[in-house]
Amino acid sequence: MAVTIRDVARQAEVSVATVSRALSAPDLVRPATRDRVLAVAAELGYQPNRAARSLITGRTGNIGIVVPDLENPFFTGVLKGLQARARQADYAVFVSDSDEDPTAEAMLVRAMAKQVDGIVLAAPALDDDQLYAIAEDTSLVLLNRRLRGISAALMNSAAGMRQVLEHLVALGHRRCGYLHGPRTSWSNRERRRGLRAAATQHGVELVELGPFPPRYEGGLQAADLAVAADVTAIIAYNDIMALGVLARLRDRGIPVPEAVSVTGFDDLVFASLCSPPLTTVAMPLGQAGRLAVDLLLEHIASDRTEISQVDLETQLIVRGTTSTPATN
Amino acid sequence: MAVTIRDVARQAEVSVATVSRALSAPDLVRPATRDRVLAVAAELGYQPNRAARSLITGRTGNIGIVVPDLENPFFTGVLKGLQARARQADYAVFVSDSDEDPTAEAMLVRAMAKQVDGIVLAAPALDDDQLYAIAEDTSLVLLNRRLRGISAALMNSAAGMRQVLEHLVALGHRRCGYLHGPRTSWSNRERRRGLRAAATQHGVELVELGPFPPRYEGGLQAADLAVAADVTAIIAYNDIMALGVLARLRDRGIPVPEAVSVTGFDDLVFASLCSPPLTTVAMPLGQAGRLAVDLLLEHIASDRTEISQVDLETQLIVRGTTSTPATN
DNA sequence: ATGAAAGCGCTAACAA
DNA sequence: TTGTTAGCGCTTTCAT
Repeated sequence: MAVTIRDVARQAEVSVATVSRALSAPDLVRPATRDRVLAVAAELGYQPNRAARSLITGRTGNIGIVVPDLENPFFTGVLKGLQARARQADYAVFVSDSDEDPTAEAMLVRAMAKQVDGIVLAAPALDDDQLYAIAEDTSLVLLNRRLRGISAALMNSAAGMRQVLEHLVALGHRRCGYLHGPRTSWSNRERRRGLRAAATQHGVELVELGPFPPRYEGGLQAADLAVAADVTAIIAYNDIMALGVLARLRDRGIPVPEAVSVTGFDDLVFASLCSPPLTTVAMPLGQAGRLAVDLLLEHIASDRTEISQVDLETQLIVRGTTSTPATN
Repeated sequence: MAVTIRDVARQAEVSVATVSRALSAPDLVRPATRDRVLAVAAELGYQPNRAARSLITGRTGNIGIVVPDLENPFFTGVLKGLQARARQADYAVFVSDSDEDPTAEAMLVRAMAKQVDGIVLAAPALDDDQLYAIAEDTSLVLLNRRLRGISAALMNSAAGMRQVLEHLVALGHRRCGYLHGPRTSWSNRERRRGLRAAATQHGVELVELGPFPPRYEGGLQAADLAVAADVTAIIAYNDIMALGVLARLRDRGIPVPEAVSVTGFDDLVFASLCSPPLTTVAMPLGQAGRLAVDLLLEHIASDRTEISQVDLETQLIVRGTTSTPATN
C-alpha cells in the first residue's frame, strides 16, 4: 500500500491533523513543526490520496473538456493550450469526444460532471435549453459560443471575416461567394454575420451558397456552384473546404488566384503548405484553451457566481490564393 | 447535496449494503428487491460517488494517456480511438501533453499514476530504465515501442517500409534515399530497420540522410541533400517531411514523380489532398488506441500479471508521387 | 499551536 | 438473501 498521512504523522511525531494542516494550510502550524512534517513527507514520498481528499472537500482537482471531434486540429489546438494551463493550476484534464453527436454531448457532460469541478464544452450544435440545463448543475465554460449567463471563451470570427472581406474589397472584388458550413453551427452564423455586415457596408454583392458539409468533399461540390454563380472570390467557411475548392478548381483548369480568389478560415498547418498557400484567418486556439481554464477556475473560485465572456481576436493571414479579380 | 446511497436505501426500504449490491453485483440480490432498488435509484437520479467508491476499492475507473504532442494528428488519431473504447468500458480518460520533453513525460506519468488504474504512454524518447521504473508501480501500455516485459500496442512500421521499398523496386528504382527522423526515436529505428532489410534483400542501394527534424522544414532541407545524393526515390520518415520535400522540389523545378519519386509515412489527411497526392503508409491509429485500452484493462484485470504486445498491420497507399525512375 | 474524533459515501467482511 | 458494521484516507470542527 502507498504511504498515508498516518505514516507521515507517526514518523514526524505529530497528529494526522497537523500533517494535514502542514500541507494544505501551512500558516496554521508552527514553522519548526511544519518543516519537520514537510521533510518527512518528502522523504517518504507522501502524496495525498485525491479520492479521500475529494470525498471530504467535495472538490476533485479535475476539469473536463468535451469536443465534437478530436481529430479536428481546431479542437486539439484548444485542447493543447487547455491542458497546459490546467496543469499549471494543478488540475488534471478529462477529455471526451462526442463524434459530432449532440445527444452524446449532453450525455458525456453529465457523465463527466460527477468527477470534475467544471467542464469546458465545445458544442456547436447542442440547443440552448440543454446547455442551460447543464449549466444548472455544473460549472461550465462554452467554447466559441455565446449564451447569456454562461461563461465563454470566444474567438471573434465575425471580425476575422470582416478582415477577409475588406482584404478582397481592397483588391477590387465586388461580387463574392460565401460557402456556408452547417446552418446550425454558431461559428457559421458568426462568420456569415461578420461577412454580411462588411459586405453591406462596402457595397459588395455577397452570394450565399450551401450549406455544405465542412469537409474536403463539401469544397469540391461547392466549387462548381461558386463558379456557376460567377463570383470573383470564394470565401469558404473553413480551410478544409477551401482545400476542396482549390483541388476542384485545379482539376477544372481554373487558375487561382488569377481567375478566382479563394479564402479559408482556421489557418490549419497545411494552409501554409498547400500550393498556392492559402489566404486564411488564424484562430488563437491555444490561447482560447488557456482562457477557458482561467474562466472556469474563476467561476469555481467565486462559488459559481462570476460569469465572463471574453473575445479573442482572430488574424487575417494573406498568402497566395487572393489577388485582384480577373478583368474579362 | 447530491443524492447518496442512504437516500436510495431509505426510499427503497432496504439497507445501504443491498443498494450497493444491487448496483455492483446484481446477482447477489433477489430480483424483486433489485428491481425496486434500481427503480428508486433511477427515480432519484442516484449516481454513486466515484471518490468514495475509489477510496475503498482502490480503483478509480480512470485511465490516462500521455503523448508528446496533442497537435500531432498521429496522436490524436490514437487518442480518438482510445477514448471511444475507454468509454465503452466505462472508463474516463485523462490526457496529458509532454511537449516532446522526456523529463516532463516521466513527471506527468507519475503525477497521473495516483488517479488512474493504468496509463497508455507514447514516449518515443524516454529511456528504457525510466520506463521500467514507471512500469514498476503503474499498469502501463506502451504505444509504438517494444520493451521486454511491458505491454505494447505496436504498429508494424518495419513492414510498412518493406512495402514501400518493394513498391519502388517494382517500379525499377535501384538507388533510394532514406530521410531519417530523430535518431533516438523507436519509430525511426523501426522504419529504418524494415527498409534496410528489404533493401539488402532486393539489392537496392540505400543512401541514409539526416537525421532531420520530423517537420516541414526538415523536408525542405533534406530535399536538397537527397537530390545531391543522386537517388531516384526519396523515402521520408513521415508525411510532414515528405510534404516539405515536395515543396522544395517544386520550387527547384524538379518534377515529381517524373524526375524523382517521393514517399511519406502516416497517411495524414492532407497526404491525399496535396498535389500530386502522396504515396504513403497508413497507420491504424484508431485501432491502436482501442487496442491499447484492451491491453491495459486486461493487464489490470489480471492483477498486472498478463503482458501482451500486439502488432497492427500498416498499409501502403500508392498515390501520385511514385512512378518509374527517370531514364537519363 | 496541536490533538482527538467525527464523518465524507461507499464497499466488503461477517452475521443473521 | 439481507443487514450490521468497520473502515478506506483525508479534512475539519471542537477541545485543549
